[in-house]
Amino acid sequence: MTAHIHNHTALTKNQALVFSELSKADGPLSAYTILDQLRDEGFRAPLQVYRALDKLVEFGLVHRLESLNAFVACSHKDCQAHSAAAFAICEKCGQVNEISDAGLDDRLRELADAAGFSLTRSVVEMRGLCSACRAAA
Amino acid sequence: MTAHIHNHTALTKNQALVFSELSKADGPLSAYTILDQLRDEGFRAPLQVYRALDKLVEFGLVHRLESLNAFVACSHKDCQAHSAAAFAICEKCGQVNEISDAGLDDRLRELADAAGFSLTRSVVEMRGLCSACRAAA
DNA sequence: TGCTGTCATGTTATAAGATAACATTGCGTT
DNA sequence: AACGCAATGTTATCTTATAACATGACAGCA
Repeated sequence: MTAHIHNHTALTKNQALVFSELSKADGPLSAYTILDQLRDEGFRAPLQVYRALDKLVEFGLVHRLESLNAFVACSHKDCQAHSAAAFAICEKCGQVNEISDAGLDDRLRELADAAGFSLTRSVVEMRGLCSACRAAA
Repeated sequence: MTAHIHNHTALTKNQALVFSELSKADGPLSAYTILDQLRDEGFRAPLQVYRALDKLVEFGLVHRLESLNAFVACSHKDCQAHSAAAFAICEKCGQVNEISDAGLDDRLRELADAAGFSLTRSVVEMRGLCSACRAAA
């Protein structure tokens, strides 16, 4: 079995700092929130955050939530060639649940194929109420 | 059969102008692009565009593409309770293909149900190359 | 007629998100 | 030492979106 290597190279200082903030957070963070939280560590400008985020996303360690303009740490503990992720975003508490589903991936690929579309990346974000907030309502 | 009414009330002047621009365009437009195109019609500020867009999206006449921060006219000609739309966005030519698929909707709803998530809206955007651009490559 | 509520509109300013352009530093290789 | 390269730092600017407040248009009604 072919290993899927995330940590091909170790993270740089800035990448590690940004990833650490995202890992600690219990929900998505905007680039500017991360920047503010890393002022003490010497961060001064947005680019320091965006550059780290670009790499982390490229490595698959972080996901960008397009409908929130925010970022979350990937919830997969270990290295794995996980399928394109879908996200359930609670509009009440902000919690995000990362979901991997082969059936969904298959359907998206079928739709793409049917349209002659060469699919490279899918954005799937569900909005609504998580089970906890729904129960509280 | 219950009628699904889009034009419950006619569009206001600004809404009609914004919708007209989006309908004429052959791809998604940003709010600021629309603003520039409507300067001649008297538009001066972003809010005039955003307010119109909010309503048009609410009416279902326009879709917002989250991964592009842009807007497209709904491709459905007539009134219909179309399912949540998915979009195939070509990264080469910028063309957007709106897709409605019950199978996809079902799968998303199943995933939501399985997680106890109360789904109100789905964002599905596929990125890649359209058939034309793929052929040209 | 004049009052009142409501919705659309107009205007200025500012917040929030993202990138361009360029300088500098650190480090391994030759 | 000299070079190349990737990461980092810094300033300025661009794009996207909204807050706050003022005005206008019009319908319903006393």
